[in-house]
Parts: sequence; C-alpha cells; structure tokens
Amino acid sequence: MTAPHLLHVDMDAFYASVAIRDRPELHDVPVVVGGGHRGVVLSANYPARGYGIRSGMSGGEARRLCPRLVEVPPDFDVLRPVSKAIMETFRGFSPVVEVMSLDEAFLDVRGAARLFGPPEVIAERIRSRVRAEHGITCSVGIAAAVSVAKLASRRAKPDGVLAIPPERFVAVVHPLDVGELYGVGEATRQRLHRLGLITVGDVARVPVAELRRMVGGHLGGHLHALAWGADRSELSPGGAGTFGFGEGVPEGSMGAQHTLAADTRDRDRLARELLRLSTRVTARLRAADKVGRTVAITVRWSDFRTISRSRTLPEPTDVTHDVYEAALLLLDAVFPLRMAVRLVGVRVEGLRPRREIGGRQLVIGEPDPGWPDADRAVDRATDRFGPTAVRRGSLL
DNA sequence: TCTGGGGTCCTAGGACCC
DNA sequence: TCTGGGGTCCTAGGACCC
Repeated sequence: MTAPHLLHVDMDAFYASVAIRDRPELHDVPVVVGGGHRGVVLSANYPARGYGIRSGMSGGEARRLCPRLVEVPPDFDVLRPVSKAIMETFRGFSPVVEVMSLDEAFLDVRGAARLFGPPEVIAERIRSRVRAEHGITCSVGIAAAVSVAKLASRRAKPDGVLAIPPERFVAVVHPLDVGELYGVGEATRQRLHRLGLITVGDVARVPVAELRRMVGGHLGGHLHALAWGADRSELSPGGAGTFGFGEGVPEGSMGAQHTLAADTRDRDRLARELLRLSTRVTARLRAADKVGRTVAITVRWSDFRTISRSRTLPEPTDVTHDVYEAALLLLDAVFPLRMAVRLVGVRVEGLRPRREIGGRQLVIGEPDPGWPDADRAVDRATDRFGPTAVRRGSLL
C-alpha cells in the first residue's frame, strides 16, 4: 500500500477572503464576490454561507436569501498576484506543485520529509505560512491519489486538515454519497441514483464489467477506479491544470464568451460582440505564440439552451480578421434566430505552437492583405497603452 | 433581475480512405 | 456483385471542474 504523499491545498472562500481581508468592517457580514446584474456568485464568505448562499448561485437568488448581502466584483489584478505568491509558498515545500486554479494546488511531498517532516506536519506548516503571509485560511487534504486528496480537503473545510490514507479509504469514503467523488457531477449522480447506486460503496461493490455495461465503458471504468481510490498518484507540474484553470498556457483551445446585458436578436449587435471576442482571443493566441485551425462559436438562447457551431480552416491562424470572418459566417448560418440570444462566444481549437507552422501561407498571386501586420501593431499599442488604446472602427 | 467565463475530456455519427 | 472492418477527421453536444 502506498503511503499518502499528495497534499491538496485549497483556500477557504478565496475570492471573498481576499476581497475582505483589508476591510475589517466586512468580516462579520455576509459578502459575496460576483453576483451583480446577470452574474453568479463566485465566492461567498462564511456569514453568507450561513444564509444558504453558495458559489454558482445566481446573484438574484443570493439576494433573495439575504437582502443585506454585500456584493463585490472580482478584482483579478489583486487576486492573481496573491495567488502567485501563495503558489510560491507551496514551492518552498516541494518543487512538485500542480496548480489547479487561482486558489488550489496539489503538492507531492515525498521528497520533503527529511527537511519538513511527514505530510501532516507539512500541511500545518503551509497553513501557518499562508495565514501569516496572506491573512487567509486554507484547508488541506492528504492522500495517495489525486481524487482522494481533493475529496479530503473538501471535507476538511473550513480551516482544517484531513488525511485519508489508503487503509482508511473504505471506512471514510464508502459511506458517502457518490456525488462526493471528484468528477461525479449532478448529472452522473442522478443517473447513478436512478440505478440504485447511492453511496460510493454501492458503486464499488458493482463488478467493473457490470458497471461498464450500465453506464458505458469509459465512465464505468473511471467510476470503479474512483470508488476504490485508485486515481492517478503522479502530478504533472507546470501545465495549465486538468481543467485549464492553472497558471500555464492552455494546450487545446482558447476562447472568450460574454453574456449580453440584455437578450437580443440584432444581428449587428451580435456581430460587434463577435469582433470584440475574436480580438480578445487572438491577442491571447499571439501572446502565447499559438495558432489554431478550428473556429467555434457558442450561442446561448434566452431559454438557456446552448448550441455550438464550428468550422475548420485550411490553415491554422492567430489573425483577428480570419477568426472574426469565420465566426461571422457561423453566426449568419444560425439565422433566422429561433429566439433572442443571451450569450455569444468565440473559441479557437486545435492549438499548436506557432513555430510549427512557420509564416502565414500565401496563395501565389494573391496580395498579402496585411492583417498580421495590423494585428502586431495593435498588440504593440495595447502593450504600451492598455486594452482600450486601440479599437476597430465598428466597435466605436 | 434566475443561472459567468475559462477550460478539458468523452461520445457519437458521418465522411472518407485503405 | 456484395459485404466488411479499421482508422482519421470533422462536427455537435454534454458532463465536469474552478
């Protein structure tokens, strides 16, 4: 049996904690970060949670639960440096850190025992450091597999530590609802419940072949592994995180989407939004030296149903005009609209490093339209003067 | 005043090729 | 003449995570 060597460190109500740590007058009142006009709660402090407010909840519902709720917009210019500093604190304990998001990371502490002690001791040292240096609390899960460490930190919250070594996995985790498993969301939870599988133990006791037959090969195998704590035990540091929320550059796709202030059926309004989003996405592509071949748009209707349309280009691109043109073609193919549009998005998929493709391919005899040069000029101006320095005529 | 924005991975069907 | 399998690419949708 493997000894637990993984720590999952998760800040408690990170966005809210950072937002209120220098504002003592807000410490004991219900506060959320997010909410707002058509937004959702990104983070709720513990007084707000006392009213039943949770992250992911709409701002409207949160205000209904607590009319005197204080809502603060997220300030990523503050959150990002705080997050970076916290991750550096983690790296002081182990070089093997897999950053999952601004507020959580996995650490492999196998090499740290001699310097810092066993995992439980390291966990407390990390918690003291984060509290002392950043004025916020965090919780730590300790286990031999990623999904178990994650589950442990969640159950340790707030401001606690929980170790689930392999020999205690069955006793601690099998009685829990299947929805507690990392990777089992509401849809899968309901599906399993309908099959009579309520607890993790219920899933674990189904022979894996039977489980595969019930829910499909891949999911069945995955669930069986999760239910026995047999998830991966090695970290992959430096990446963008399993869910693309880490600190690295996204590997597969980059996108931008926006919920409009009011639903609309106005084609020109939607086209302007696509141009704005295409501009943002391609600037990020160029900054990351990436190009992509597939352009996809997302359209969310006023009833919240969502469709996507995509188109693969002959050559990969990072050119604003190319992405916008493809996005606009996709949008026009959705007309006539079946109802008003709530959200539009632009995503570029199939990313590759730009150096792999060399320069832009030009068809012989076709004049260079000059778009890459225009983009570079825009990037330079934006770097120097900020994102509002340059706007296309149609965005003014 | 219901329900953000950034990602990853999987499935499934059809086209196309060998 | 008829039937068949495997692999890859493309597209659309859905589940999940923070």
